[in-house]
Amino acid sequence: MPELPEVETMRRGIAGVIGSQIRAIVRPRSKLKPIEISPALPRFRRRAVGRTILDTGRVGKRLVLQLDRGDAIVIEPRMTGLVLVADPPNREHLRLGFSLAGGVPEFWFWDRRGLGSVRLVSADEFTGRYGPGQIGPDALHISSEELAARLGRSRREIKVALLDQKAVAGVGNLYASELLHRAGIHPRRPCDRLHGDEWRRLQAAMRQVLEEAILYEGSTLSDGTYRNALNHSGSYQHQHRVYDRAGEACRTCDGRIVRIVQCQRSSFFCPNCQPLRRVRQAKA
DNA sequence: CATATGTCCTGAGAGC
DNA sequence: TGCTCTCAGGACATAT
Repeated sequence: MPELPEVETMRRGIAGVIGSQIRAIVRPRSKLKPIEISPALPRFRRRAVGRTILDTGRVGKRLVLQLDRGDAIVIEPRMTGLVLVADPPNREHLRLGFSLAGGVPEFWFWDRRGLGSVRLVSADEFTGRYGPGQIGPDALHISSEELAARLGRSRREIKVALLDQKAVAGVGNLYASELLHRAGIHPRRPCDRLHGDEWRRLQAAMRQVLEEAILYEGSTLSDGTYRNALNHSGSYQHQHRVYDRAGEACRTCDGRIVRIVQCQRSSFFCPNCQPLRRVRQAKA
């Protein structure tokens, strides 16, 4: 489930490739269904080999390798994709290898479930697919005013709306629960019933939780899938307040964490820290 | 237009 | 032990 902190950790983990020229693109033979590579591999190779990686970036949950001449390679890990410079968890799920000139180690896209994708796009295609019209502002940098402007008239429940990448980019199922707990907001609160102080709390909690999770190099859940570029586990899972903790004690109060389902996805919250009705602060 | 639902994929774990 | 079933949740296509 790589979300913003995990993809940002991947990006930092492959910073060493900046300035290198791509020498070859390798797809290991496999009996698994191949991941989506676009354009198809022969054309992908012709356009990528010999090109220089000028920079790395991130658009929400996607990793970007900026090439010369305006092209970019966009890696979308989705559920179980990883970018690795070290030995992978196994070899069966290696999907695409990038070998580099100049003695720089190769790096790999590894994906157990194979829902991820790798695309090479022109500058125009990049804007069309990943520009402001398609993907909302980054969750780390959005202001509370913009967050409120983009979601405040929606009738959706706030937990569901936070997953909408057109509204705000980078928040996924895990961090949505965590940041709502930090903000003290119930996941079922309709967006259009949230008040100004709550949007401010939400934005602050979002930035704090995501920044902390980056410092801890993301969350590796019990299935162990997520690893950083060196194939090491993240450690933010030890800081989780609610995610995957149903029935356990809240670490902030005496309450018990509850699991509910919203849009076929699990949400976790503390009914005590996150009341369904807004609690008005008493005036001083 | 906004919102809701179904689909893709693999492997882990439960139940028998 | 080995089978079947359910579940996990990214983004997107399609339906309402």
